[in-house]
Amino acid sequence: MDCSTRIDVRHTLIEELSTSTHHFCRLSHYDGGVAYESSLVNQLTDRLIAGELRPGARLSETALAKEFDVSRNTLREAFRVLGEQGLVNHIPHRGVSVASPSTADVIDIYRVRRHVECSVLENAPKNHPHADRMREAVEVAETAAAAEDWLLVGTANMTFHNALVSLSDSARLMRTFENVLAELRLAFLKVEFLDFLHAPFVVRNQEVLDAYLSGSSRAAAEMLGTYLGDSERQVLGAYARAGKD
Amino acid sequence: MDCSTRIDVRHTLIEELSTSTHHFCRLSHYDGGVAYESSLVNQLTDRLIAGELRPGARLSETALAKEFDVSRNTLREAFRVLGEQGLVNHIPHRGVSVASPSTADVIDIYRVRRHVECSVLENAPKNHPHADRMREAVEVAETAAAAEDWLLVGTANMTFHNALVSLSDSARLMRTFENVLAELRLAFLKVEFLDFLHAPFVVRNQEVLDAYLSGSSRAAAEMLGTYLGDSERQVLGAYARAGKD
DNA sequence: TAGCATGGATTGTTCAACAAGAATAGACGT
DNA sequence: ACGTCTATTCTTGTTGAACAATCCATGCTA
Repeated sequence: MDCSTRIDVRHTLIEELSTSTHHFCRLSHYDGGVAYESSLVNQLTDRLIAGELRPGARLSETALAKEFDVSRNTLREAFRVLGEQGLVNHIPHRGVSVASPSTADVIDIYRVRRHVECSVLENAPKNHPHADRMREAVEVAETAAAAEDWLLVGTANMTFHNALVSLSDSARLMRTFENVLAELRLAFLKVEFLDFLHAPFVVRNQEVLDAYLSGSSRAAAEMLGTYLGDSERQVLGAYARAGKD
Repeated sequence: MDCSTRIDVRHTLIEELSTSTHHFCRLSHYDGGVAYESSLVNQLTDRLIAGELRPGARLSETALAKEFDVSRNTLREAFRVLGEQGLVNHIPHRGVSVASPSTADVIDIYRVRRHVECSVLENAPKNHPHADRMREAVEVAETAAAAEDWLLVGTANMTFHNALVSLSDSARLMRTFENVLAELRLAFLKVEFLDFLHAPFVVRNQEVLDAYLSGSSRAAAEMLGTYLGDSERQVLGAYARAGKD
């Protein structure tokens, strides 16, 4: 998963939903191919999601500034953005560290997922254009699972759920959801979670999608609810086995 | 509505929900009575919500830095936080301006409100402790309406909906919702909205609460849904009358 | 009038410096 | 040995100045 791919997963859908210039900066704000401050945020996000900066790791301002070849002040601005997104934890006079979601955080994250995803799916219009993206994601996941490319399965799974939330046609809901999913990714990294654990859920994505497409949104939302409950249990189980909290 | 009151409305509930130290900085991060960087964010937020910095107004770095007696760099850090919260719009090389929600933004905000509030209410446990806060908010709103204190009615209304979302027991959902409500406040300010327009909704808050307390969460959620639809129409109508978009 | 150049203003970014709080190590006493 | 206190050291918080990059408005030219 190279950089551009990840950015695509995380930012493509929301761009299309954005009608006003409101969060223009946050989106792909390139000017003649040169990215501004958001470039630094994206670089940091990439490394966070890739697991190069492990959850809980302290991020030294001087060290990171040197590494990314920016000044401390510029880096601090990026830290504020990441802090607001929940990817890093900032404690005054103690610096920032990579967010290390606790058990309570995981539970909280899944609460958000249940409320947002289920509500969006239940109230989604009958033939939303983005349903195609969901189907595509399912297909990609299936072929990837057949080829045992678990990394691709994981990203396809993320794409599926992002596409699902995009059925709401709400840029803000998408943004919130993306931040939450990014946090969840850190939770995965924390317990050495491997992407192949996404595999059992490929078929359930399929089932949820079919239920929605057949017009029974309510049933689809309920299936998704139990789906998320199972997923949550799996993560919490991994936490317990790893002795994390 | 003085500063401490507003902070109370915006941050008290979420503090209680926050079990981990994750977003500790964002919360009331005081140390011996001295607030750090978040103090500046709070000051700016206060002035934004109070309407002293009108929606759409450009925020000059040098001018604001002098006004708040901080350096440009420190101010820029605060800008990044506010930008991520949606209160401020940042366009590279053109500076920051107070968010000025468009019609599309208002629609988007109400989409979030419907998904979040309705889902939370429908799935709220039967006797959630925070239901008391909802009742208190309703009572405050009623007495304030009788006294024709429309400002207080408006804040009580915000308190009601914040308390409602807190039924989810999710700190992240609360944070998102607070940001969205703050943005909606800017939309109100944009069209010279006066808080007395909240008044007709006092009784409907009461009805929604009663439905929930009587155990019919589904009915309560549906009432809330139509409630929000009416509220949205009201705001959009004001936008149309004011010729805004 | 349309297009273009120029100058002024603002933002983006860096650097060096110092203040302030936190963490570490060592001295001290029990 | 253990805990406590202090002093040193490190990191972060914040500032001011400086310069580059970009935008904007003005006026010029065709």
